[in-house]
Parts: sequence; structure tokens; C-alpha cells
Amino acid sequence: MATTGSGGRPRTGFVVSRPTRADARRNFDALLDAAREVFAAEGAGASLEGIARRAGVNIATLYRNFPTRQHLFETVYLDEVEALGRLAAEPGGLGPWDALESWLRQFVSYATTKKAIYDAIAHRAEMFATGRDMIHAAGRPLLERAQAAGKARTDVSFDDVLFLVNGVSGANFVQEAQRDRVLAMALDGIKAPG
Amino acid sequence: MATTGSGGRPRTGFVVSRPTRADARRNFDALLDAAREVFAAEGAGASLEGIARRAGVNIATLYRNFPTRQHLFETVYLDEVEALGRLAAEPGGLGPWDALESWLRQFVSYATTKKAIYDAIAHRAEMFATGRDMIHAAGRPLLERAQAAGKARTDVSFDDVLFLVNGVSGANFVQEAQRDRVLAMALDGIKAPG
DNA sequence: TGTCAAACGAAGGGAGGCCTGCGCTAAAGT
DNA sequence: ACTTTAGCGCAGGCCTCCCTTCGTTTGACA
Repeated sequence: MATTGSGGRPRTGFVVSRPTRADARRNFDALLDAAREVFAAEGAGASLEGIARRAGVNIATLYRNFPTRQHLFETVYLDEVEALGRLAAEPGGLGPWDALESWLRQFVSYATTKKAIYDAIAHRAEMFATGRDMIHAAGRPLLERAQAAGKARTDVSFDDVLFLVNGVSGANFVQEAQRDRVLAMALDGIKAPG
Repeated sequence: MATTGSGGRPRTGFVVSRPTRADARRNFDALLDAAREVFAAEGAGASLEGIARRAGVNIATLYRNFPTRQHLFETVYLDEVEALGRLAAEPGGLGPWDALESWLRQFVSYATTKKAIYDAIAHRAEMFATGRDMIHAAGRPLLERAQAAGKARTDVSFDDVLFLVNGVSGANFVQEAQRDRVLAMALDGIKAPG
């Protein structure tokens, strides 16, 4: 299911609008969902025909909705990032460090198996500028608050923290427990010394 | 240049032997070098014809030396791991922690841009068993020594440490300085608390 | 219910990758 | 220098993917 609800899609860059007719909207959502799964499984270079097949839709319908691979990829990506932003917007009165840790944990669990997001942040291509901004807007204040409170080391930037945690999320772990152990190490590395 | 010298290639799994005739050996090495570069740049799914082109050799010659993609990939991969093992085999009388840190830093700098190694360890496919064993043989004693000396945390396995450091090496950093900062965080996370 | 524009799928041309058969070339050994 | 044969590239069959055209279907709205 596409994570974007009935609302519009106000964006910069390639803008793709959700169709109004029922069948078209159904296919649009099916394509978005299929693309999310296939991109996650095979990376950003996956076959568009495969995505259309998985969505149960003709390749022509894919092209009608998303004129280029870029359009499709950006739409999926921004959808993902928006969902991550919503998740992060619930601090719930936690302390400086706990709020940061909680958000980073959500980031990892959400971004796991989503290699596209990983690559996106790493490559810093133009098309990801919006997504990066949204992630920064969500997480950076948390780091700065923890740093101000002396709970997080001050010799690193939010970008650095993201890289470290992102690296953890990029790995394909065999068991959940291992991800937890590795993430715990990463978090200890982010903590203020002493 | 292929890192494997004139010696044989005693291995498990898919065994590919270096040809004896001069022209064949030349092409074999050129293919191995091209494959290393192309796999590093485009991932394990890169075009074999592209590799042959880069090696200045016909696609048929590639197939003659490496009957399947697996053969080619495994040969490149094991070559890489062997080189890493050689690099790691120079402890030079360092203390428990410094020896571990030094090896991990070498691991990162060597594995950078070598996504294939990253994926290899992550996926744990059968064909990488040998490579993983070699890496473990090289690095695990260093971790255990550091743990025994109370310098490294004891609630993680060597695998965990590798995952964390490997995640760092997988990212495409903009500047070297950032890699250092991120790696420093990871290392602090591996250190024993207090 | 009827009209009509929007949306659909089938089909196909072009490009490139995978893999193989075959006749030629040139390295190795005498 | 000559013979042998391992090794070579060419060329082509098959497949998948990208992207477009075109006639048909179907949802929206009066």
C-alpha cells in the first residue's frame, strides 16, 4: 500500500500527481508498492518491466504514470522519507539522549533492507536533496539537543552519525539480535565519552 | 595486475586454474583485473561483456577461463581476500587494542569501494565461506586478545565487529576526514566501556 | 443510460547481454 | 623450420529490457 494518503503531493523536482480516476489511482498505488519492494530487493537499477509485472499492470501504464525511472524512484523515495519523518515526529517527552537513540533506532529498523535510502544518502545526488533535507530536519535537532546536554560527543556532525547508523542498517543481518548488538556498539560510539 | 603471483591456486569450491600458455595467461590476468574494477564499480551483477571489453578480450575468452559468473566472481573475491590477509599479517608488536584498531583500519581502507566484499560477508552465501574463514582467521584473534586484555567489550562477537566496521566501509564518503570521524565513532563503540 | 475523454493492454522495434559453434592464428615443443 | 593443438575472435541465436504506438475498454459525469 502506498504510504501517501489521499492528500496531494506538493514537491520540488520531478512532480508526479496521483490520478483521479479510480482505476488509474489503483494502478498508481500498485505500481508504487511494487516499485518500493522491487527497488528494496534489487536496488535502484531493477527492471521496470518487472515492477509493472509485479503490480499486475502493463509496462505502458507504468510509463504513463512515471515518464522516467527517475520519476518513479523519486516518488518512492520521498514517500519513504515522509513516512520516516512522521515516525520521528513523536518524541514523547524523552530526555536528550533517549530521544536521539529512539529516533536512530527507528531510522535503522525502518531503513533496513532499504538499500536505496542508503545509497541515496551516500551518493548525494541532486534528486535526493529534498529527502536529505527532510531527514536532517527530523533528526538533527535531536543530535544537537543531546550534544548540548553533554550526552552525545561533540566532535561529529549529524551527517557523520547518519553515516554510521546507516551503515548498520545497510547490512543484511541473519538474526535480529545481531542487529541489536551492532547498533548498540554504534550508539556507544556516538555517546559522549565517560 | 592480478595479485596472485606465479603460484598455483589451491582452493575449495569453483577452482579456476591460471593457464600455462603466455597469451592465455596474459588474457587471464587482464580479465581478472578488469573484473575486479568493474565489480567494484558496478556490483556483482555487472555485464560480463563489459568486463571482456575492458580487458581488451573477446567474450568467448572470458567464458573459456571462467565458465560461469560464479567462477569469475569467486576468483576475484578470493584474490582480494588473500591480499587483505597478507596485509593483516603484520602485527608488528602492537598492544592488544592497537593491533585490533590497526587491522580494522586497514580492513576499512582496503574494503572501501569494494562493495562486493561487503555484500559477500552480509549475504553469507556458500561461495564466500572460504573468504569469510580467511578474514576470521586474520582478525578474530586480534579481537579476542583485546577482549582478554579488557580493552574491547566482551558482549559482541567478531562477526558483530565486522558488521559495524564493514558498514562504515560501505559508505561513499565525500571526504577522507569524514570517514575518519565515522570510523572513530565505530571504534569507540567497540572499546570496552569506562 | 448515454457520451466521451481518460486510461488500458497488446504488440513490436531497437539495444544490449548471455552463451555457443566454428574456422583461423600463433605459441610450444621437437 | 615444422607440426601440433591450445587458444583466439567472429558471428549469430536467444533472451530480456526499454520505450512507443495504436486500437479497445471503462470509469466519470450529465
